[in-house]
Amino acid sequence: MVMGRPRSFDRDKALDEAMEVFWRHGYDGASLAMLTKAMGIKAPSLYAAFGSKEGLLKAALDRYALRRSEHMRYVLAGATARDVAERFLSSIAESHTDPANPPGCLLVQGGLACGAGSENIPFELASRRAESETELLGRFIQAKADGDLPEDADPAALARFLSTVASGMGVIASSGANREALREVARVSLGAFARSGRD
Amino acid sequence: MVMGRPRSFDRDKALDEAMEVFWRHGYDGASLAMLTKAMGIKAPSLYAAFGSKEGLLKAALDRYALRRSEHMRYVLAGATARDVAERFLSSIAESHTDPANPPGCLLVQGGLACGAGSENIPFELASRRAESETELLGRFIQAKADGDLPEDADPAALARFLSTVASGMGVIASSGANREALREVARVSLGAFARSGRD
DNA sequence: AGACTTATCTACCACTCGTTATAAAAGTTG
DNA sequence: CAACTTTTATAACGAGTGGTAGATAAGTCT
Repeated sequence: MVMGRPRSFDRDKALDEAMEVFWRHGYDGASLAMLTKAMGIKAPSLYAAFGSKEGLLKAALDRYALRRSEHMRYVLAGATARDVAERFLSSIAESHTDPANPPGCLLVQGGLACGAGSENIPFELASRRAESETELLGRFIQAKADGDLPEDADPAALARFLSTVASGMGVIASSGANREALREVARVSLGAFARSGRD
Repeated sequence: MVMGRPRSFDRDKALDEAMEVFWRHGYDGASLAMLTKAMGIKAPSLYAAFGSKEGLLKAALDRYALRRSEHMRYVLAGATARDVAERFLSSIAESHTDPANPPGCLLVQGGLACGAGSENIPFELASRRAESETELLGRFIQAKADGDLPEDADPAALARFLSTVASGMGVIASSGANREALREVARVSLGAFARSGRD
């Protein structure tokens, strides 16, 4: 057991609150005042636990990745490539409009562009977005080996397409598109997917 | 002719520089210091000409819309709905990776989420994004009347799909996707588009 | 109990933010 | 030229930024 005064706040609970602030306001837009208020702690506690504002974001992103990994496990378990794509887009339509969270995707809302001193934040977010695309790619390569995708299909292009649509859904969700609208986008996107290897 | 001391800078030239700063750093990330330096003017001149930082952004957005309107005129002149979609996505693949500009789309990079005091910026950008979707919608309704789209096609869903893919392309372009990658996304998306009315 | 270790609080740091008052400069008009 | 109008540059405003000393509180260890 560790010595010293025990921390008086729940680290994960505090991270959830921080996550929501970053999600709603972006990295630059999320001030320390907002963050500490939402987390219910004072600045020195925050810095002791997470090192810096950027460290806090990364911790929140780790936690976000934890949530997403459950979704992705379900998605990748789809029987066919088409099934995987459908699960992927559907789960995004739901999660990006889940009233329990701010609309859209933290990895998009967090900050595509940042100010001086936060230049690496967009890179950080981009590399996290790339993770699920890589998972899809692996699954589609497998699907092709299974004969589940046609010979001339391009797994990388398909994975990138789905990842791009997912980011786009994040954008429109954050500007107010509702769940049904996202489902419609998913449906149209799947049409594109089915034809993928045939022209 | 107007009286008084004439302004010593070119308004449009200055707006182009401001546009680039907003594009690269987002609204919150673009500081007055960055903006005035890039524009080659001092703060009071900026405020005299544009009223506020937000006013400057809107003027830059107007100028951005001017550029885009030329593209959209070409896009909407496509002979068929499919042709329009192809022109739309192709022109975006090119413009979002034009080395003369920051990568991606100003309307996406500008700020999906903002801090306290800039809450209306995301709305402003969203409403500008909605404009081209509305133009596509009008064109697809026409296409349906022309018998160019099947009876059961949903023009609104198609327009939203294209608009969503465009936003997604903005996201991936801003994180380093190159022109060829965007073209591939456009190609796969068109496959989905062609099937749109058939399931 | 007392030594030790870590967390928390108050208060503050230097700095940057967007914005503006003031006055000098540069033109046009009579 | 002098009166007038507008833009320019200097310099500063109050508020807020991310981050941190220093002291105190709250635990565990011997």
